[in-house]
Amino acid sequence: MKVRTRFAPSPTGFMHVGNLRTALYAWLWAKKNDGVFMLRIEDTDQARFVEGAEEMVYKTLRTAGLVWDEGPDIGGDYGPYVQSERKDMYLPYAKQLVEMGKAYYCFCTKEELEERRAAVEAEGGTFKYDKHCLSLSKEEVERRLAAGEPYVIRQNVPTEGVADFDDAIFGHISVDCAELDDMILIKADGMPTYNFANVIDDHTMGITHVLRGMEYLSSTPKYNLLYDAFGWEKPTYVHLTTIMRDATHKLSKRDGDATFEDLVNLGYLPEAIINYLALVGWSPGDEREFFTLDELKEAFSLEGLSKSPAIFDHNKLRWMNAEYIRRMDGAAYFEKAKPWLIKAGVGAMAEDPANEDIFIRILQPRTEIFSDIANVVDFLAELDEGYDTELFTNKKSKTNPEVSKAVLEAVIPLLEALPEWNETSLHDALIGFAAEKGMKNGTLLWPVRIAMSGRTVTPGGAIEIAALLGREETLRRLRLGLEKLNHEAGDICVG
RNA sequence: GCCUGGUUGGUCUAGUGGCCUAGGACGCUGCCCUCUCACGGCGGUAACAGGGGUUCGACUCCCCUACCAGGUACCA
Repeated sequence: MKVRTRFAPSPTGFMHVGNLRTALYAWLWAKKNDGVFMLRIEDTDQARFVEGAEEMVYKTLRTAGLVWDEGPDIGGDYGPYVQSERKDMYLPYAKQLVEMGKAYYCFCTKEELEERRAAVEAEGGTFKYDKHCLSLSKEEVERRLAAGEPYVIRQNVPTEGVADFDDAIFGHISVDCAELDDMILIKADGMPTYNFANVIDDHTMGITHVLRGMEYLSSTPKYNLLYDAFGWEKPTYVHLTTIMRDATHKLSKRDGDATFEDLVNLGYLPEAIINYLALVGWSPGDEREFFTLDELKEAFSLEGLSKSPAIFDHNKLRWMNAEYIRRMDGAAYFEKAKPWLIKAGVGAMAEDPANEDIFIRILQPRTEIFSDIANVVDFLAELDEGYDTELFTNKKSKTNPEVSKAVLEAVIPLLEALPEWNETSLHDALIGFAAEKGMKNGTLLWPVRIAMSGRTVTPGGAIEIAALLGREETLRRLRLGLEKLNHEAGDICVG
């Protein structure tokens, strides 16, 4: 039988990474088996409908590369793919269950139930619907229905015996029917509950493997009572563990955890996010860690899925993203980096073709996520002239304000006289000068770099920075540095 | 509370009774490279939740305890 999986989000907000991972695994399993990956929107709770949420699902799945074969936007043989549009399909099935005695009409109001629930819980008990309406006579039910009284349809769970099923990850799960509540199948507004719609949809849409969150594990035995009642074949269940923020809280948008979109906006590469996510709760069984979607498709297996929840490690994601960036082709990296360079105020510099190679060399190994770029190159756009001359002192380079002053005094005319301004000429002049004077390269280059950047840590060295800044700006900054040093020396004399 | 699961270093994990004096990766860290910071190279650090069994032998099987999560909605 052809494998068919589905991703069935409810359009209630953003796509957090846990959801995305569920979609990824469902996609992988379908694709690995040359099957069909289907998208279904579960909007049975109209009170929670969020405008635009459906679009967000599409957008996320697309940028993640998880293309669906059937869905609301593209259709398919099992449509419609939006639950609210399938509304009329559910009631007949529910009625069928009523006829079989596996379900019944219930006229208890929400308010009544809440009252009873509160009363039981106040005494420390667990409320369970008492099958009150199950004892209603057929005639009374007919009469109240005819009178237009609001009703729900509840599942009639046996009071004895066990309900069970086999999960691909957790094995055999069984629970006493006595523990189970008569869940509502059809709500008073005529919509099915998630529980019921799922059973009907998964069956009528030919789903063979249900991959979904752990939160459904303990209620799945109850669903299977329904499958049994209809005589339907059950799908293979694969309950996925939750992705946690820390040991006790799961990842959630509400608590400020990053969504997929947030991560992309921060400069994470979708491929890196997907790669990382695949490894949160799944292991290929060997020691590989880098996978393209195609490679994941090959390697994916249900056996590699973990039984315990996993904490989302931003650190490792960051590392993996950096690793992806370093492996990029230089030109591709530059294309990606450009918008961030423009944002950082060095757009003009980045436009100069002569600078592309320099930017790639100094930035690519230093970029972990693209949003890092701004803070790394901002000094190129504008020098913070108030920097402390203490920066000129560096023990390892054997520099201090005095040495630096001498260096700048010598370097300024040297560079003024340079016939050409590029990395090669700068390198030859500067390194040549140091060699000629018998100085350590560091002793010469340290003060130059400090004067050009006003900071001790910079991407690249003095030569690359000078090349980027250009002759005029480089000399302006060097003169300013010298001035600061002179000023300080003066102060010391006077004082 | 009750029910259902889970528990290998700080984190993600490998491990399905002897291959484990527990492997890999992130992190942290030492050294090297070096005009700074990165990158890169070579090292280091750190774990089987606790207690009982079963067995010649338990990380692996069983039981109990602890802790964590999920469920216990006319939410999904």
